[in-house]
Amino acid sequence: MKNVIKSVKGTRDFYPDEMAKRQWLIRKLAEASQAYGYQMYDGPCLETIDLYAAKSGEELVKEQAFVFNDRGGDPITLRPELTPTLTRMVASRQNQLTFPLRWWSFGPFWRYERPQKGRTREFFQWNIDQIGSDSVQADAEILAVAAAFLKNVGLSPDQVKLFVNDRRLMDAQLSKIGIRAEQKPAVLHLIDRIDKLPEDIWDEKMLAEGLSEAQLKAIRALLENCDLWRESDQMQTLFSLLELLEVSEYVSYDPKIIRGLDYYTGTVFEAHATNGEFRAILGGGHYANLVADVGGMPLPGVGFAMGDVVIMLVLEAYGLIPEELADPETLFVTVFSEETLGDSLRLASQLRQAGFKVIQAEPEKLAKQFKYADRLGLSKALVLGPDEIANGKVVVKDLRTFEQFNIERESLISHLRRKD
RNA sequence: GUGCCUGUAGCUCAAUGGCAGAGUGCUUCACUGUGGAUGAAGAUGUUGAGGGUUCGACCCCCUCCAGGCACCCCA
Repeated sequence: MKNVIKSVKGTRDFYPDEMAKRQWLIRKLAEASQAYGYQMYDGPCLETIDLYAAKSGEELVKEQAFVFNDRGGDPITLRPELTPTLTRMVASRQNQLTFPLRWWSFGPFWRYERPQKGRTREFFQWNIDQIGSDSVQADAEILAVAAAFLKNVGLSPDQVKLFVNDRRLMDAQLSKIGIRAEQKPAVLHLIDRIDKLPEDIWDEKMLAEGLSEAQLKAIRALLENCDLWRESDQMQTLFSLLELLEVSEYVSYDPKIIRGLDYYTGTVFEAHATNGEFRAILGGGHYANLVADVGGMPLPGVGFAMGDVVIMLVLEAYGLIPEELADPETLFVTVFSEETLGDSLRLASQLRQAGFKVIQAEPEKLAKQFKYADRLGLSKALVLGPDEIANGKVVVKDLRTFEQFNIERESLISHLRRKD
């Protein structure tokens, strides 16, 4: 491979095989979204940098966004996430929209990061939000959509789980231990990272935040307590609703779930492979007043985002991505010779007018034609040789079973339709 | 952005300073009205890029690029 111009770092080419997988993924998450009545929307991929100045984690924009000047010299950002766009869209039509809003989206995003497994610079993301409801039921519903998706792609509760926590609960618990308000952000951030850091280093960092040994011990105990949710009315309600929604097998409580983004104010959750092998598959939570930050009236909401990279790695690992190289419904019309090309072209044309997808071969050895069709993963080929043309027939060959038979040309279309 | 590891045929990998190879895949043929198998023949590389050391570099050194692991952050 000489002198092929390289692609941009951290981007991926989607050859037809990969594109078919992406389309499959979109179909699956669309089904989950639509089953709960969510509507699809999208915003622009280019935004002003001001949109992100409002919120969305300082580092995300300052360090990780692609920013460049347009020809007029104004700074433009390739969107690193969708939530600010969503809140702008909601804020600017706040009086016309019917709440609660149930919206979902799928599109490309960019982050200027060091690529590694499960993380690229250009990726696709499923976003889904319910805006305008502050109820626990809304939180439960969003979790149910996530669970429906996981189930829909064939992941079992043994393989993948949604781990849930509540920021209010954690806040109250930290207060109980005597953690001061100004210490909380750093402490919560460390709780979020406890599984990543070695025990002694984690302890060290906690103590560096001004915690006493007793407080450290209390927090460690807190993080072991998988029944902590029982101390929160909201969590209790949430879990009983999840039971009624019949998705509770996909959901577990985990006091270590905090989430990095600071706009979450209530329920927070992440989906992980239970073997701990992959990055978070999806993450989200409840926010109290995002819309107000871009100049609208305060509106609560709950939602999550799922990147395409990690979920595909997980699905690949569990062998859950179907092998659909080509559309097997596409018919393959062979050509016997230069002399009969016209007959083949006419047949293909008739089939297309009847609504079939048809690939037309070129006149070369039949063996090559069949090999080509086989590699494309097609399931049905039609042969039109001199004998068939003379008798008004056509050979239908099943490329999977190697069976073939003659059929009257007039009854071909109805035969092909009947098979479906 | 920080640290470490890796980069050889389309793919998976050999060759540790001395002629760049194997498996698989690919092309052609056996099979001039038929693709899964078998057999035969054949093609394939600026060894990621550029520079340096050396009589000689896939191998050692430097820089860059790309990928991977950890951190950071997060989908």
